[in-house]
Amino acid sequence: MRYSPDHKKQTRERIVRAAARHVRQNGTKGPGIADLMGKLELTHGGFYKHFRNKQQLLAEAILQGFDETENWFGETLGKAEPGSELKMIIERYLSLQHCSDLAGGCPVAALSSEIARFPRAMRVHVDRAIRKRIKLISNFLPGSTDVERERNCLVLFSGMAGALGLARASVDLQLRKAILKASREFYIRAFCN
Amino acid sequence: MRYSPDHKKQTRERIVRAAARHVRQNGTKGPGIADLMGKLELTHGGFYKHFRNKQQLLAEAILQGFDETENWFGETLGKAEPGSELKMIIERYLSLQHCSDLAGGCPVAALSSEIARFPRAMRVHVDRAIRKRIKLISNFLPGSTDVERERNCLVLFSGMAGALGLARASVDLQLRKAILKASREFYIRAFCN
DNA sequence: TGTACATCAGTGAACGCGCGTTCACTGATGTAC
DNA sequence: TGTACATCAGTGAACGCGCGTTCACTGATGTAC
Repeated sequence: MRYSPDHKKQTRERIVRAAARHVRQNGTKGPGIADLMGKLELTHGGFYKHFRNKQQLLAEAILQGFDETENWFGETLGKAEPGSELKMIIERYLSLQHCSDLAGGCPVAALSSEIARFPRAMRVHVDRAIRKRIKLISNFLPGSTDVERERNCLVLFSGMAGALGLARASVDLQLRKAILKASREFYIRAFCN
Repeated sequence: MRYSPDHKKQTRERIVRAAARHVRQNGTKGPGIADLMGKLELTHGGFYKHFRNKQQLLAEAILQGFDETENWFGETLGKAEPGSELKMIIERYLSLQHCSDLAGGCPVAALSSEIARFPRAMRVHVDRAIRKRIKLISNFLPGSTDVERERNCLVLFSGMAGALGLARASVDLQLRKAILKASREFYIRAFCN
């Protein structure tokens, strides 16, 4: 059957968005294309009308994840009272809610150890996304030069991703909460004011 | 052919040690049992004389990884001049060498995002290993009570694992070094003296 | 306005490969006599 | 001391399943005439 002119584009975007969630939730190896297309009430065969292969989708899905998280940051920055932007971001990033929301959360926390094993071509895009994030946030960090602020930003984001990752690895809700709370308080003390 | 009395035990240990490296290097999904046994010049069929299934080996391999890292910490603590133990651990954990040595490094950094997707039964063991690490190291952290030192220890280790994870995800050697250096300096300043 | 044809997003059967798992077998050594 | 038998770590062919990928097909709509 034939569809409206931008129907294909819309379907493609639906696939990428769903894949961005699917990948963060399940990792890059688990049940894949058929599962994903099924969730969108499509069949696996049609996948190749949109993407060369799984690899290509993975790359786009991960960048989509970064975009979503960037928007998430942008929103938070916009809503925060001037002066408390960074505190808001730290609290949101290290919230129990973000911790529970693997599928909609930061791709660094959800996939870091897998990204390290990706082919170089994909990691180049990830590098770029990380630098973009640094540019977006580093102005809110303390430091007397750009370089110093960027360094602090690297420390903060890698540290928070690690905390989130460890919290998610833990089965014990008490330990999980302890990790999040301790990190929240620590990074706010270290980087806010 | 029949073997010396403890030959089987030795083979089993060789498999676990090799798997501990293999898993940190390649993740838990990639080329598996046949590959691993091949490296030990054994054939895949024999695997099931030692383990019920792959899952069981994975669990043991990850704990082996924790043990190795614990020893590594113990050694460092032993060799360090009194007062500089924590600094030594931070420098070693965030060294370029550790960053390059995925297979022999800390399993939290190498596998965190995969561990979160493991079955509960395995994560319980990981929790225990993490608590053990906290007990081992937290006395070297600042804080006026045990609870406070343990909190700081959680922050430090999750933060360092995140930094190592992000550094490994990056393709750009400059960025990688920047992440490691910034984090090293930051955590030493924050937690030493 | 009506008819024949082209288009192409999506379908679903089929294929191939890799990997975990099973199983009948091997054969060197230990044990019983 | 020699012979028959039992043991069991390790072998390698085979199986089954899941998943990525391919491909001939469908059928509603757009276009040409």
